[in-house]
Amino acid sequence: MNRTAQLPVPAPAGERGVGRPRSEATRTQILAATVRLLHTSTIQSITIEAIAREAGVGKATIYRWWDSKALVVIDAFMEHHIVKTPIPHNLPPGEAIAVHLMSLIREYSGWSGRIVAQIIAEGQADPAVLREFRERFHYGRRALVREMLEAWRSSTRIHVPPNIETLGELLYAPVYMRLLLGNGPLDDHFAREHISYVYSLLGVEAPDVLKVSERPKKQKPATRKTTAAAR
Amino acid sequence: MNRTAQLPVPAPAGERGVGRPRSEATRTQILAATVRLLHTSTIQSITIEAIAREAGVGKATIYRWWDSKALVVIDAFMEHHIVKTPIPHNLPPGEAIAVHLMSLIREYSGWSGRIVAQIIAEGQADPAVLREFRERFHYGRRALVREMLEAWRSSTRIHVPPNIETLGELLYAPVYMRLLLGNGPLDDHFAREHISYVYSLLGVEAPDVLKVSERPKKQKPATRKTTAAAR
Amino acid sequence: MNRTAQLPVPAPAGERGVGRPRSEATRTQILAATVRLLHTSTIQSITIEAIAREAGVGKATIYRWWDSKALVVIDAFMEHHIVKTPIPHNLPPGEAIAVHLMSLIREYSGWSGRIVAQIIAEGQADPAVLREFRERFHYGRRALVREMLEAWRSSTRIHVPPNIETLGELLYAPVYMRLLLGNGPLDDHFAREHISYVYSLLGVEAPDVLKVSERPKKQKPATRKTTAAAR
Amino acid sequence: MNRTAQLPVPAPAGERGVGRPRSEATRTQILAATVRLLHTSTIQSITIEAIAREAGVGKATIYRWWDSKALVVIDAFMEHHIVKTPIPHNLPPGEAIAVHLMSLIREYSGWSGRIVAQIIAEGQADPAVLREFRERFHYGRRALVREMLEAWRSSTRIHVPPNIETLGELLYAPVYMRLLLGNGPLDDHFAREHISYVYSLLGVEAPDVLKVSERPKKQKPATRKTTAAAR
DNA sequence: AGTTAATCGAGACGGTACGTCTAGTCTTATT
DNA sequence: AATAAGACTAGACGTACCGTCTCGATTAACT
Repeated sequence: MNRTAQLPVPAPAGERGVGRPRSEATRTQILAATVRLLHTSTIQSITIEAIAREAGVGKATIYRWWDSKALVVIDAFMEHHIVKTPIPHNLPPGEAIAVHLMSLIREYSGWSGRIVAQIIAEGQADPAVLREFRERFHYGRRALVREMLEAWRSSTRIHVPPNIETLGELLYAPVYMRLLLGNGPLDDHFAREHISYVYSLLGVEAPDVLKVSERPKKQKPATRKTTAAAR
Repeated sequence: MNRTAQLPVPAPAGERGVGRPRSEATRTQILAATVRLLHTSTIQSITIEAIAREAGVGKATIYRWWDSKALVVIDAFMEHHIVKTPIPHNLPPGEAIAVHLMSLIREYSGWSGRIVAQIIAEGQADPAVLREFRERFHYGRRALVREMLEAWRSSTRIHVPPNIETLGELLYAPVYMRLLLGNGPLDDHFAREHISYVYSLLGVEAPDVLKVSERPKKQKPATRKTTAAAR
Repeated sequence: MNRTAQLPVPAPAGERGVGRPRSEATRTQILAATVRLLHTSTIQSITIEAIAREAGVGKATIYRWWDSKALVVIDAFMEHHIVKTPIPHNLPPGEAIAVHLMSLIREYSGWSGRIVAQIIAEGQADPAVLREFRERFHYGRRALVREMLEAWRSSTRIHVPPNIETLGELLYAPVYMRLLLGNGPLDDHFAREHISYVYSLLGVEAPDVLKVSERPKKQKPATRKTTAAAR
Repeated sequence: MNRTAQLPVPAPAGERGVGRPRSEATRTQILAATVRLLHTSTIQSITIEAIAREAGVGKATIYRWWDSKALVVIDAFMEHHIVKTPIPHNLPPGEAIAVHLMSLIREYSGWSGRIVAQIIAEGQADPAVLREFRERFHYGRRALVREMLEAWRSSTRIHVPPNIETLGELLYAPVYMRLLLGNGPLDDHFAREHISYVYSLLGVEAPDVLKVSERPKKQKPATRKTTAAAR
């Protein structure tokens, strides 16, 4: 039943090449329409009908290729979203992780964050969605982070748990908590405070990223701590 | 417009005693029916109609007193849910926090966890819900935890961040991450590994809770001298 | 059960004078509000709620005194409607009847006609309403017309049916038909044509009313015959 | 907007053959269900929901094809009602008209009369309904009657008005008046009295229909050589 | 070139729930 | 007792989507 056709190849491994092949154009239109709708609506309020209408496509065509609205959204989001949270390879591990965390927080503070949060939300009522999200968004990143952490352990004298994942969660969980619970803003100030605290607990120097230009952007970081709320 | 009437008193809301007063019985029936439905359905799949049907109540009565399904659920959940995550007051702060964390994790690993997760999910598309959730579930607990952390700082030599909340997030965020992302189980093993790692980073001994019987399962509530915490 | 309180006397013949007497002011407000609403809505689209709201009165008060919306309307219409279709007594019977018919047609061509038509419409689903309508609107008029017809028969040589009512129907039915079916307009042209034809069949001269100033009003009577439709 | 699809052909309405064609079965079920309900309820008390339920059909399907409940009823009534008021063609005009009037009165004295009256009632608040009624029920009949009257004028020495419609109204209006106002029964006695009076006014002999067996009750259709008239 | 088989758009269809509205009834305090 | 205010159950309103189902028209690959 699971047929989340994310592959860019039009008609991938259909039983045989019999019959009219799947239309790549149609697939693209659907995903593009979805992304367009995501800019003005929540996933919850988007409907398959609306996507079909916006894409100029029959409803059945969507139902044929995706099991649920959320899975369409995942595909659409992945396809049209250039990943802006790379893990730099030319930096020492401690620096690289800090850079990644910073960019992730910046990413999640905007539109992408809202989408990710809503995908996770949809996942609470549909295990398939949550699984898909983990496989497409999370596990790759997690594996890379794990690698970096291992490298860090080897290169530096840091206090590491028996299961290195535990440290990974310590670094990333607060970000997801703010993303989903809205307890506090996902801003630069949070990023610096969080990262520098964990690094100091680990007994290492604060990474360079935290030292560069203290960007005040549009906010006075001193008083801005508890804006959380509204969203 | 926000009129999530959770008050135990029947009807003080009305300006004066004009007109027929709100029926307390009806309110109770609605919340009870909601809890009943929550045992077999997700919040998303529950409908206002179903609640009204189950409660033997007119739909309009629900719409009159609550702004959304999720707010009914919050009320219902709070009312019919004996809080099982107390923060013990007769223990040293470090121990008390660990006990609380353990019981929270155990709590969230079951039915209550599913409900909380779904409430947060509903909140992703409705700021009012998320706000209500924070105010009713979270802030009380957070304040208590903050107090305990302050007490801990005073009594023990631990490495504490400038903003003590940062430490709070470090302790609690991984729990919410597993609750919502499903990256790993919310079990005893996780609880021990997470807590003992953070405590070791802080430079304090592992708390006693982690040392007791490795397989309590049914959990003997050994530390009973507590006060109802949250809410 | 029938308690269509149309009497102008405040507290009519209540069993005894026990308790608070019926409020005449309230009764008046209700009827006034109803008439006001009748100017912008059909009876069907008016609701008891709307009347209560408009009158600043409790719904129950209306239900206490009237059995149905239509009966309120009948009361309201009778009360606020000065009858403009008198049967002149100083004319010979043939003239008097013609005058009455003319004024009735003119009356029914406007707002009053719409109300009467709608009351009859309500009566199709509620015999009580139709009965009330006949008793309050119709029978009085019919009796008078009968008298006039009898007088006419005595004074003039006209061909009269065994049951004089049969002639009455012949004179009045086409008016009600146009009122209710909308087959043709209820205008002066119709009035003249209809009356003069029946009078000629009866073998009497056309009445004087038909001879006075041929008022063209705003219409060319020659081509206007079949405008009926729209309403 | 007017799309009272009464056509026996399933779906010519659609611009072209795009999309799934309209289901004739569904249309039939809806009309049949409506007729069934009409036997136990007034049009006013019937709801679209009830029709949908009775027909085993989605509400939207009804809304898609009809603009109002009354229009469904008109379609249903026309479709399931074999017209029993033919205008015989093998009789002299005066006789034919009398026969038609008699059968119309008999028809209107029962169930069909109640339905027609209620349709007209619905029409008082909705011009579209009244228009539809006239077009589907009335105009066809009226045209035939007009023809008969013209034929009558040519063949016999009767006193006819300048506009022959005026005579038509004289003959038919009393029937509709009794149907709608309930001033007197719609029975054989009325029929005879009314018709014979008008005929005598016209200076012609009473038609044969009035002379036959005074108590037929079940009515032997002696004059069968007819053609389906109305509609 | 014709056949075959799946895809596509359009949109009808039976359902279900939405959030609103009104019907009548009832409860309270006030007159 | 009658009133206004307004809560209450019940259920219809007309709309929107759901997911499924015909249709006729495409579109390749396989005869």
